[in-house]
Amino acid sequence: MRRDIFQAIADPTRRAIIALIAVQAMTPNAIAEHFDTSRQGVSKHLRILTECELVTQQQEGREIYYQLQVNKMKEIDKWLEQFRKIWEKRFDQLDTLLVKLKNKKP
Amino acid sequence: MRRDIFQAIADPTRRAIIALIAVQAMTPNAIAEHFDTSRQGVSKHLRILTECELVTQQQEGREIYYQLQVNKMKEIDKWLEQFRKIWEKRFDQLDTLLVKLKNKKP
DNA sequence: TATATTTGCAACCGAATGGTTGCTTAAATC
DNA sequence: GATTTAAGCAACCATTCGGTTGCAAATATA
Repeated sequence: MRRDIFQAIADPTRRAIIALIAVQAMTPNAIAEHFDTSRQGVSKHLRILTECELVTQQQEGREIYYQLQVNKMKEIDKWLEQFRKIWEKRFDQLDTLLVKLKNKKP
Repeated sequence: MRRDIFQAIADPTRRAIIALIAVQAMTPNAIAEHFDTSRQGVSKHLRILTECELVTQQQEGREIYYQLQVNKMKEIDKWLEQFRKIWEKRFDQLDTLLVKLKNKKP
């Protein structure tokens, strides 16, 4: 049972859940209302998100509010960093080329 | 057969392949040498990466070089954008709080 | 031309995934 | 105290996934 953040965001429903509770913490029932799947289906997704610490629970009476740990998302950002350097370099090279072409004009 | 970039980066081997060919285009054989899996295993991953346009092929004789389309990675960056706003806001709020606490000192 | 090399494709297999239904537990309400 | 509501847990099921082996096609080399 692999359980990392990249596997967590692989599923489109899970991404939608993440976006939903990013705004404000919600209960499983409230979340399920936004989707076609059953409450249990949503609960399964929430368990996966909880296991990789993307989401935390907060009990309030018999309701459990699920909250996004937005800081965890930075892990993706961190992984992207290596490629960001590359795509910016590529862009710079293109930019340099364009400048060169411009300067050649009489 | 879902095939989007988020599913593509879900697998750790695929992430490693992406990082590998980000530096320079490589053939399946050359890539496979870096991993425990067979060449066919790597080829399967490359097919998935190609299907979601993260990678393009370039034939050179009987060899096929696989190249990362680093621009495609921006899609992840774009998705992250919405959360980046949130985590920066949260940080600002924390920052404001800290400043307030500091100013309360006599 | 015969042989070796590089690759893709198809079939197969065990494990994981996403979803369902049914049940239990615990809190709120009557 | 009985009933309703919110939620977790377990079992099940079809599909997908990651990996393998075997084979065919195409290019390079002897």
